[in-house]
Amino acid sequence: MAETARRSENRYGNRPTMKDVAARAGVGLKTVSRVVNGEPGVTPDTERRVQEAIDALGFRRNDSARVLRKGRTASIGLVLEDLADPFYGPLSRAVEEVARAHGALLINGSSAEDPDREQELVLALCARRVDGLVIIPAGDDHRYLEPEIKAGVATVFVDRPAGQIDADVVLSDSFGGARDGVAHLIAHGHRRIGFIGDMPRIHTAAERLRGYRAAMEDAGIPVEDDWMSLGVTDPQRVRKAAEDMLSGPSPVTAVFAGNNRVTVTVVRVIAERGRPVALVGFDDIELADLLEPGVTVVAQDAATLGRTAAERLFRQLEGTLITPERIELPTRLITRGSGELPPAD
Amino acid sequence: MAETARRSENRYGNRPTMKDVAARAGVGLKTVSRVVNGEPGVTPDTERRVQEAIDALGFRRNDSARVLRKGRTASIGLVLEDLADPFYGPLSRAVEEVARAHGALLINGSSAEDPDREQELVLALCARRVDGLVIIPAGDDHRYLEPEIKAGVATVFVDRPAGQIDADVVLSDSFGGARDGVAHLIAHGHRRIGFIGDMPRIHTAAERLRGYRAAMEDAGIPVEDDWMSLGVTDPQRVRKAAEDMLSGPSPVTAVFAGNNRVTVTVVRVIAERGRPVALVGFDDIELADLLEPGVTVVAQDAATLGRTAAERLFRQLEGTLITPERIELPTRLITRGSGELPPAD
DNA sequence: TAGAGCCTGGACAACGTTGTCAGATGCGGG
DNA sequence: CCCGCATCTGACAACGTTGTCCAGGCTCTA
Repeated sequence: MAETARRSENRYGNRPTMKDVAARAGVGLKTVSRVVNGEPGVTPDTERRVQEAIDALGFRRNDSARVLRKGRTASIGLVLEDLADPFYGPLSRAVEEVARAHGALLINGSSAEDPDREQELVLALCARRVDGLVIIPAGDDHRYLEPEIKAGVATVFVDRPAGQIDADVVLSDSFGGARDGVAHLIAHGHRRIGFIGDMPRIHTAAERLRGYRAAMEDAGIPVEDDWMSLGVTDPQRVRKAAEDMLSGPSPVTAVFAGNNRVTVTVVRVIAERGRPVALVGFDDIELADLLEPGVTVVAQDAATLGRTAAERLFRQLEGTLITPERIELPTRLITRGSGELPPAD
Repeated sequence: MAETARRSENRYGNRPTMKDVAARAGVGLKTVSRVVNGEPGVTPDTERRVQEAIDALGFRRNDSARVLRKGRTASIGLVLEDLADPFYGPLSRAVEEVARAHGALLINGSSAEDPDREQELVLALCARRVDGLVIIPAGDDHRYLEPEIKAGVATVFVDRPAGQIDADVVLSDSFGGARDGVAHLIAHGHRRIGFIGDMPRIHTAAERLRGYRAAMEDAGIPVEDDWMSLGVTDPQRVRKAAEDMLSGPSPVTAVFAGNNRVTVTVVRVIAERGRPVALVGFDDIELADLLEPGVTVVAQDAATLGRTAAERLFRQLEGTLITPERIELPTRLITRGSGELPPAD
């Protein structure tokens, strides 16, 4: 009776422990441990008795205690910007698949593009002693991670490089992709080309802007300030930026959109105006092929990005990797119509 | 020297513990614990000394040990079908936000619509002693969860009810939504209406089929077998099903698509054929408004679904909830053109 | 100035598991 | 018949933290 009372006061409801199983099976604690972990050295008869006790009590090993003893948690953390963004779904899923293949679980969190929140999340994950971290950084100073990395937390950055520290990073060729996309517009006769992108403090945004400038320079086209809109991200402001660009004193005849969200809004704005405007977007978007005209994009492969990063993470954990590396994945120009429209001058 | 060697052999690299901090600060172990947890009863001077030692050593509390002692992990598990599906991104994000507001982290895993994998995942999460579980079930027998729930793991099912056990569930009104969507087509003059949906063993699929049948029956329209395609999910087979329906001996003039993936494929098929076909889809899809015609959908709010479930989970954890409940969220018909097309007879 | 009461700090056990090591048992061979 | 060896089993410490409890020093009052 007293025993029952004690048990029901347990913090885990009243979960049986190995000790309980051992008592019921009439064996020692360690024997239960051996059965649970499939270790050798237990007679079939003993094993059966233990197994029966386990089933009867509904015992489930407490991995928290196990972690404390073994030091590895078999879990990795993924910090990204926003799980609701269609770009991160496939990436996250790819990381999860790799983790699963290595018997690890995935803890993930969204930074909401806030450096403080990123740090808070990362440190919370470190306190949980995740074995490794895949980070899509929001901030640009990751020195706070140095003690963690030194302590053995495997770390891979994705989509954007780490700031102020030397770490593995897997990213898309934003510069090359943007340059090719803009060059594609130039090849179709455009000279007045607009660029709408995110804040240049975000690495990918800066690289894509650089790609835009490079393509323009290669073609000997001087870029006018009105053609560029940087740091706008919410639909309303993107909309305004696009409208301004398309109706200013020297309106652009084509737009290069710096990411999927911008692309969607620009498509809307163009659709509302009668005149066709050429458009190339960075990142593929669903149903892009069904619009009229189809949306030409510079596609990056989110799943491959995630998979590559996760695989590298586990190679770090195996200890086969020493020096941080920068892996750049190529982008792919998918022509669907909007990028091949001639200037509507 | 020997000390250094011992430390560097630690499983966590060589992470300092509270003991190390205490030694360095020249105080007792418990005092460090007090400082780390902001507990009262430490003089400012002592606190400063401890804080310095913490910073100098780069100490970070080991939450695994903390969990073992306290019994609560401050983490919840989310098991869904596929994180890469655009429907689950916002749902997952919403759950994460609620978790964050309660100071908890989110571990999530994809079942890939495989009941065994779902169970494996759920039990792995239970072994980690997550405080609660949000589950989008793949299987239809969840008796394996009974001991866990009894042991105090809060559990909420989302999108589909639990099988064989009585548990909280938050879902969209699939039946009503589908019925309204089909009635909408009927109101626009259609009588030969096709239905393409997932396997009826999936609760939502069955409910939507039931809604379809109800609307047809309400209108006194007998349903022909050729008009229904059940259990197809991959694009190729959906495509074939749609084509058959549209070109059989008694071709349908309108299609009701049972979920977002089906809708996308059907939109493609319709776009490829010259003749317009009316379409209403379950689940909203991005850019649906920009297609020609816009795609009329029965929208459900994934974020609200996730938020509601997570809030209920935490109320369970607070102990204010006793009886499992079924919460049904309304759907919303969004007319954009495709559902208002007249029959093309 | 002694005693009561408060505040700070530390020793110790406990959480549930695994690694180490030694004891018990059984079996075969000398 | 006993010894040695192999096999199976269990006692115990340790992982890093937190809760309990007590000691010592201080202040305040009578």
